[in-house]
Amino acid sequence: MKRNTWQREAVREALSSTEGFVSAQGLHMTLHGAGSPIGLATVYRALADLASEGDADSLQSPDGESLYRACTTGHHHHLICRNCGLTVEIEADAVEQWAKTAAAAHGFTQAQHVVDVFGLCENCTRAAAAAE
Amino acid sequence: MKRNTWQREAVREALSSTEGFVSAQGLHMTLHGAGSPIGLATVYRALADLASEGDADSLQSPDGESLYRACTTGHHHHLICRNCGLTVEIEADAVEQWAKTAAAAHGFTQAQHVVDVFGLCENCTRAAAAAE
DNA sequence: ACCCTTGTTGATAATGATTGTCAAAACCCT
DNA sequence: AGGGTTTTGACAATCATTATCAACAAGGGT
Ligand SMILES: [Zn+2]
Ligand SMILES: [Zn+2]
Ligand SMILES: [Zn+2]
Ligand SMILES: [Zn+2]
Repeated sequence: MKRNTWQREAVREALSSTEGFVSAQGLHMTLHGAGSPIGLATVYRALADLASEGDADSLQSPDGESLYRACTTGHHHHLICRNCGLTVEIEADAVEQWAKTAAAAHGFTQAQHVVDVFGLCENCTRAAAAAE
Repeated sequence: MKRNTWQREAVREALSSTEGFVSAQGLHMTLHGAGSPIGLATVYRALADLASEGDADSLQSPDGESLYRACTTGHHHHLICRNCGLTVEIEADAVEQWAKTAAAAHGFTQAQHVVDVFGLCENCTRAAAAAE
């Protein structure tokens, strides 16, 4: 049976009140900064649980860290600013269908997909142009 | 100036003669098995170079390892068996268009995308079912 | 062919994220 | 409240990757 602890709630709330993706380490630091004595291993476990229950979205940063984000609802993908971390959720029914059929067409089962777009958001694009 | 060493060639060839994606560690083991005394750090460096020169394709496995593959030509995506590493290249014009328009619609520039499908290939699916 | 400058190698240590351990603490049902 | 069971958290262990740095070798000039 799955029990309710203040730790899990703390992680869930810290995650929801975070804009964009965070690493487990990052969330742990945030929580500590707010005075919580929660342990690092617990943050890892809570995030893994949230992700496997579909309450959190996870992806791997380009340098191999696992990043998490509170999942609003349903399955979706992300448009991420590689400079400031701003994240926009994007729907992609077409992509879902494509992934499913592409996997099936080659006999693959238990298909999961990684679909994310990285770029520079409007602000960062302007900033980059100005710094030119 | 960039020099030519047998090590770099060895990595390039080992990579080309590999079906699917390999990790640096995996390639190093392969080379050792073939009698090469090449060092692990060198394999990492060579793969990173190949990737940055566009001669190799790199992606991150779901558990955070960096995987490499000899890059054939052109832009494409992959259907990867998470058990045996078998890789199938898949084209996806629809996805390319979607990625482009989704980024533009939110003011993002310099968009790149990560689109990969992981699953169990036909053989591994059968094997998994048999082991049940 | 020889030398010299400089990029490259590789054994090993260091890093850093993530996971395993396990006794103590917390939960929850009765 | 009591007790079986789950969860926690400090700490050790793992594991991929990167940094070190002295020894080495490629290749341009002589
Ligand atoms: Zn931005
Ligand atoms: Zn999807
Ligand atoms: Zn397979
Ligand atoms: Zn593409």
